[in-house]
Amino acid sequence: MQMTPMIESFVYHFGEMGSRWGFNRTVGQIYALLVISEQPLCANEIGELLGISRGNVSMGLKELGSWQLVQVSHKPGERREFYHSRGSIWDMANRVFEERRKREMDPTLSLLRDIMMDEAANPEEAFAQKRIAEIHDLLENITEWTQSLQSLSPEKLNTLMKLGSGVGKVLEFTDKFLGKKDPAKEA
Amino acid sequence: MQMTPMIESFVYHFGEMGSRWGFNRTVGQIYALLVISEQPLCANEIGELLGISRGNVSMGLKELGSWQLVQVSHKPGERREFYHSRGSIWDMANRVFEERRKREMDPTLSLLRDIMMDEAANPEEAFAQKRIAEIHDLLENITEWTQSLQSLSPEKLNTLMKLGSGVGKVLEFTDKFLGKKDPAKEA
DNA sequence: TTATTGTTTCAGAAATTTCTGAAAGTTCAG
DNA sequence: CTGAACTTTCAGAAATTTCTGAAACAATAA
Repeated sequence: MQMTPMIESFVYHFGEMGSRWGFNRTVGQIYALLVISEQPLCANEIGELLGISRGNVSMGLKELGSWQLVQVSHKPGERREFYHSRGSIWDMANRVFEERRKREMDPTLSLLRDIMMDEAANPEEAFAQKRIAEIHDLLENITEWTQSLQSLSPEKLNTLMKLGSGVGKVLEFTDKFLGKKDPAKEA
Repeated sequence: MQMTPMIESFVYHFGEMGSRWGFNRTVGQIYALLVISEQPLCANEIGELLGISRGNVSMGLKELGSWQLVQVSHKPGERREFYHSRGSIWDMANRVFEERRKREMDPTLSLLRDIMMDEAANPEEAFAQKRIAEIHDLLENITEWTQSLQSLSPEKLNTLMKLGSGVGKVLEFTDKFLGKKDPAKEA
């Protein structure tokens, strides 16, 4: 593996975006490298290519491991470990969504639920609770929905995405055929 | 407005989640406060309730303004400005999605497009370009799709969300009736 | 105009996050 | 067991982000 200007710009960009995607610069760079490298890379090589310390590489790989985004492999007769990005592009996207849901939604949902259980001590709290319940319901809907989308096959998801806002048409169409089983009025 | 334990826990939680949602602690706290307060609050009151400096409040409100998440109002005969969260829960969610798309997706899409235009200088770059093209296409699909979802009415979106993975059934169903007009093959 | 009441800006302080590198840990061949 | 090759950990250093508070700015009333 060699750092060419093209590869550098990709890797560094992922480093910079990293923080927006929920991991730090190094983690982003390491991942970018593993994704575009045809061959698996060893920790040492990663450190050299990126100009970062060995310890930092180790921590970055650990983090990527917790996201289940890397695969470790071995070459026959070699002791060191080689790392590679794991799964298809769809798998990656799924992992990232899932991980972010865990970090960004779940803790909030759980807190909001707790607050909803409390008794409101005064009118201000009562108002707050109403707002909190609205937020909770919305987040819960989004969470459940994205989860169920993730269980669809990539092909179905693709169909759905290609529909775009045309999905509105499909819904009307569905409503007509299902008649009283209007899904919007259930739940 | 008074800080009760319930309100505190909500506000502080939003502060902590802030960084995961793309803004800093103070911004998260301020927003939480504005959302659950029935009355609009002035900058001073916000600072006092949260125990943060006046300057910090001003910067936080500016940031929220750039996200179009606050509304400024005035009381008759008062010179100072009162702030309030803006729009419905759906509007908020939309704003947050949109803002994040701008920050997290658009710059990456643009970089990937540029790289795809370049000539690959060697087989390594050729492989990298293939991966980059895959990523680009996926991100572009997701971006376009979420954009088109945002243009649906809250009611339609709700219907869609309630369908959950049942959307798979609807797609099959649609395919059958539309026959050759397979939506997956259009676009 | 000046005084008053408010908001914004921004340099430096404080807090937080990330990174380094040396030491400790692990694994395995001999 | 010992030593070589590799990985992980973690205390403190470096970099980055956030926050403060004083000064500058704005709007209005008198």
